[in-house]
Amino acid sequence: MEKRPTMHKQVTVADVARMAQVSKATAARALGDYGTVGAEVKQRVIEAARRLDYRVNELARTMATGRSGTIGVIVGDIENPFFGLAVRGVSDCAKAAGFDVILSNSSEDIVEERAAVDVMLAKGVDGLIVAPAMMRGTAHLEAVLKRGRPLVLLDRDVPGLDIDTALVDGKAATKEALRLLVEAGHRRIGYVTATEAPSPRYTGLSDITLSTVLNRIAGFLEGAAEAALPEPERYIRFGASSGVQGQGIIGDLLSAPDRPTAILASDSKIALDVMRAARSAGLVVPRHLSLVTFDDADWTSAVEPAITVIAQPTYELGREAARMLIERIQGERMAPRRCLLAAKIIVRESVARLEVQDVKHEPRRKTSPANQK
Amino acid sequence: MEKRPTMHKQVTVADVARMAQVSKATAARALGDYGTVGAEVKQRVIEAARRLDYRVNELARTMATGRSGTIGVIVGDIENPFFGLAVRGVSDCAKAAGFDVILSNSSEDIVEERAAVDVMLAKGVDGLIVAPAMMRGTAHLEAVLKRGRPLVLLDRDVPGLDIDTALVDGKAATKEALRLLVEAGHRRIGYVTATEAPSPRYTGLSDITLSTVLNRIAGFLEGAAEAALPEPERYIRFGASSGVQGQGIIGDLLSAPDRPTAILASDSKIALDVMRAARSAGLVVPRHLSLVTFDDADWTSAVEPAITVIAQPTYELGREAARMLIERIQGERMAPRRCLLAAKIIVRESVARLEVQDVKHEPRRKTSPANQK
DNA sequence: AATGCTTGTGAGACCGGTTTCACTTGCATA
DNA sequence: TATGCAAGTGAAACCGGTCTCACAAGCATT
Repeated sequence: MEKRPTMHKQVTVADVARMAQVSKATAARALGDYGTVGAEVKQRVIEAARRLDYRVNELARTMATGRSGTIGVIVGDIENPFFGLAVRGVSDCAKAAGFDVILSNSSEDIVEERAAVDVMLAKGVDGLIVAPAMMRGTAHLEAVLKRGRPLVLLDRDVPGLDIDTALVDGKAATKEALRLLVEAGHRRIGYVTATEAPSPRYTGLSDITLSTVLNRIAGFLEGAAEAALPEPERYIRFGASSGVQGQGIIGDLLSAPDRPTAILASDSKIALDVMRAARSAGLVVPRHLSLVTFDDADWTSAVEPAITVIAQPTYELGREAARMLIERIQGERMAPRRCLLAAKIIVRESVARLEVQDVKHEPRRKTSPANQK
Repeated sequence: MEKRPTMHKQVTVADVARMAQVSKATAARALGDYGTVGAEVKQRVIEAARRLDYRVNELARTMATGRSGTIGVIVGDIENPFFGLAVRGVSDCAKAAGFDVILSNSSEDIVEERAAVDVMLAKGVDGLIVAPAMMRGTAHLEAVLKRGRPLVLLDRDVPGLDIDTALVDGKAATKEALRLLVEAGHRRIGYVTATEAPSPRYTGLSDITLSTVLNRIAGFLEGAAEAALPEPERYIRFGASSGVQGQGIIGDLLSAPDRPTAILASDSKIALDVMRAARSAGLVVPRHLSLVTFDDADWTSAVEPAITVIAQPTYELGREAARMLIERIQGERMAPRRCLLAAKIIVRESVARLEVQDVKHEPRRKTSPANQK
């Protein structure tokens, strides 16, 4: 009669079957809602399960059926609001279809990504959604397919990997943003990204390891050529991740004598770093420096001045990736699809016409000479 | 000889054993690094596994051992940077100890939370970290313990649930922030939170369903009493979540004739909403309105003016929760602990002395009378 | 009355690991 | 020489479900 607090054993179908006085098979049928069970017996089993507080063991079910009802998502950085929103798109779509989502961070590191893929496969996910950290060295992704699990790429393309992919048209978006700046009279326009490259400077398209960056830079250069901007690649910067190093790269760019008059930031974190650097250089946005950034982060519309952004359909991106994956999981056979979503520019207040801008502004005007190095 | 592309079957220990010409048991021992295996045999098995590209099936292993090496985390809103950072604290700590993390959103809904708990238990997590959506109706959490799985509460307390908990001292932090504002001369100070309550107005501590909010409000009222502020509860607002409704609540608060001269925002999203509302009311921060917010979000230090914040040790909060949970999983027996971390105020530029502020400022000064309703 | 079909049920194999137990062998000890 | 012990190995049980198959009962058809 006494209740031991260390009753760790869980209730199984066998227990339920015993109480309902039926076989294990019948009890499982009644609870799992498959096969055929008599109405009266079914009632008895369900009642017994309720009394015992029975819960299925999903692991055992997965073992037996081969289906886990779980999809795995691997992104570079969950804290990045871009991926946060994309993951919500995935989750909402997956949940609606009865799937659970498990999430992993690769820290934009291909080794961690490989490990994460292994773990997820070992845990028996039905399919994977990956934002690959690199365009090359993706043998581990091919291995997923070879193991018979569907895979969908999120936001980033891998040339040569012919599978479903959900992408944003970054090339068109960048060209459009560039046109906006050019039409405002800007000729020296910077492009700043956190992605690492052999050098902080532009050294050629072939040194870029991420399709997103590649497309945007291509769009940037193409747009610059059409507008006949001189040496557009001079103002491209890589590796401007948060931290001292990234801050230095941006700071140097903004303090050069022929500094750009406008910056295109590749994500909202970079935009913040640009704003910090501008501030410590004594530059006011948009009076001395125009700014456009990828991603409509929440703060961009609340600050003064509100920031003009390239709003990517991030939530939809995740949703479409999940939709495609689930179709594959459910056995649809069809040619690989690529879902290319358009970004939209939201004009706010961070871009000024060049003739209004105070380009020759002396940096650190507010600081006294004594404080200047 | 031909390679069929639909070879979905995975390689098992039995396959490896066959190739290495040993029993399944011995192969498993060699691969799993347990029991005793002869050196030469072990080599042979490992070589066979390599040649077959064998990977363990974690599910089968979990079934057999009862340990999954996975901990579950359930938070209200992954997109909230607060939880994002806390989850990273959990992940880093868990990864270092060899655990995987699976993540779920409750959308601050107790029903979804219950479902998420069930799913995670069914998936066989070794333990759970939960930021409960409510202080009451937490039978599902007790059920976790009854099933023999350790549970740690993150950021939010549940009275009567005597288990390990990682908390921030919100009461002390709120009092300190309030003192900061009082010392700057403010007497009408608002507290705005996203948490839902029966009414947007303060109706008593017993109507608050979240321990975090309860502690902060208690600190707020206590500090206000010590400073002899008149009717401090008049400026408390609940349910100021993002969206039209929340915006309305904040807008009303700021447009009242005796509006507060300073606002304490309970998270960084609310702070943005306050800034939007202030802006559309024609109030400039901090000239017309001082602002302090919980959480040192990335944008708070980059904007103009930089925002004074209450920096919570969010990452550490997650890390400590994970540390405590893993100790329990590894069998430590000890009395429930509560880890109470201190928050720290970072003074920046969003608080002005009251005598400098332009309190009698006429709202919407910039708007022409024709545009006014 | 014999046949076929449908429905309900139970026994037992199966998923892919781990773990217990029994057994063999080699070597040291008494 | 007999005994004890440790190391190495294989057979089979086990985890908790699903699913196949065999079989029985009930009913309709011929």
